[in-house]
Amino acid sequence: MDEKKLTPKAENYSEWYNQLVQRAEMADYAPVRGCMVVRPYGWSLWENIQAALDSRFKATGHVNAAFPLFIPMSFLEKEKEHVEGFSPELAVVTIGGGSELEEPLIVRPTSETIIGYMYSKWIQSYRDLPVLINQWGNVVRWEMRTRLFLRTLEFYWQEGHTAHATAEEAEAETLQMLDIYTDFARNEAAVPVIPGRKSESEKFAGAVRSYTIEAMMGDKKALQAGTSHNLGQNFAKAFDIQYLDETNTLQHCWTTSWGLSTRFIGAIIMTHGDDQGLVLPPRLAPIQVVIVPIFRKDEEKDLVMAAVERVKGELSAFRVKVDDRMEVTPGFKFNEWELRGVPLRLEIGPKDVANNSVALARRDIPGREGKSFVPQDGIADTVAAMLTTIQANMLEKATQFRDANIHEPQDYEAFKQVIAEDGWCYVWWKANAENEAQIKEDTKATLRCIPIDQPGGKGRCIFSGEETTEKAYFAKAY
RNA sequence: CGGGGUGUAGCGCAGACGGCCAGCGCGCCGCGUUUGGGACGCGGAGGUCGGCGGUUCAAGUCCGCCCACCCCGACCA
Repeated sequence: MDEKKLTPKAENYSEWYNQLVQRAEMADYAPVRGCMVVRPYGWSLWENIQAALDSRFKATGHVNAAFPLFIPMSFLEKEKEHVEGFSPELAVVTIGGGSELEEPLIVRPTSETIIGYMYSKWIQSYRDLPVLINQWGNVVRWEMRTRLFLRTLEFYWQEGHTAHATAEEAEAETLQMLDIYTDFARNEAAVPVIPGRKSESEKFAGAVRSYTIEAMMGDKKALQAGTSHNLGQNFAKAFDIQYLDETNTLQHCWTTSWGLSTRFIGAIIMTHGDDQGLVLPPRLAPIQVVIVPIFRKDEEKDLVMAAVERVKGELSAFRVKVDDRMEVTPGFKFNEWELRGVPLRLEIGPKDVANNSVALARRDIPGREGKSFVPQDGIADTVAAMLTTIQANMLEKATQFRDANIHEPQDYEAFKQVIAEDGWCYVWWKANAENEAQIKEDTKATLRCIPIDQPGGKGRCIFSGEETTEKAYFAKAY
């Protein structure tokens, strides 16, 4: 880690990722296998993600609450598919306060069960519906293989849990939340995700239907960046979540759940990062603008710092950091803030003081091309416009990269070739779990999603040749 | 859980056949000179060599067992 340069992406992508996460001080390995410490810089990014999502949740009528970390083992067992899906990865507490527990507690891997239990107590009438609750918290899943942010034993997320009177309402809620995730990913994180439906074999354990937003990382692997599930009446029946309708008939509720986790930080890193380091989207970046003062002598310092303070004052609408450390050179600071992905850097030196200018360097365009000199007058407007431009450019670049790597092979041989070269395949697909498994065995690619946006018309399934009306994306995934 | 790899200073590493005060680079601390793309000089601090046991006059070094972590596969947000 003492080498100045990161391992280039092209040389070893996962090495690049691991070094970057640690050197940018996003996260570090904890003393427990598979666990991470989210460092202040990484957590600050997460807080901005939280704020962007939370405001969208609130705007659509959701409220926050907190449910317990521990769940009675028996709760999980009430929903057959759910317990089968999660049993292998549970952390179980058998001793508390020094003595064996009568019933083991699991550390929540997700909270459908305990929230379902509570909903059955709270919901009695159609007048109580819908219930629209979200929780910000942490969960534990005992994974075999872990990566910082992408898959850790413990991770942070939000999980929304709603209960509705009708199937239609539940489906509408599920899709609404998928839309919110899609909007967040594109417009806040500049991550061009593809919203779609999961196949039967890829869906959440206990769901009727699962939806996902799929993103393409810099190595072209797919990442499930958020999910929204229509749980039908599965959990309502398992936990007796019932209400009396207008005609005094007892009905089971229809429930949903949806989540987005700190994995999304990994998505941001791997969507935008380059060989210099992180590239953070302006709307989420913990620091949007870093100001680096440059001077030699004391009299220069006074003049420069006065200009720096004045400019900083103008930029009060932004998240600004003045790097006034004396012990490192400006060149070192440039590299360091580029590693940390700050979208915009301002340099102010004696020449700028003389010219009433500042040097602007945008992170999304490395090197001299991304550098320009602008007047100090009107700097707030200049910065605002530049941040907007950077945000838009990042989405544009990521979208171009994604689209350039999505292919439409016409037969299975061509399909295999695309996957072998790590591309994504967008193909006609006739749902069939066995064929899907065969493709996975042949190519290691999985069905990422059946996109919401469908071209219409009919075609022949890439694998079976049967006529079908839907297209799907296949790719290797994280 | 299968395969591979690594544990020596905060980080990255070197330590042929066992041998005396365990080294190097980066980082860190002090002083001085520097500062528009990863500065330099001088002087410092910092080590149960992953753990336990064994062989030996003598063990980072040889042997055994254990532990941890990383990478690659099967499962997952």
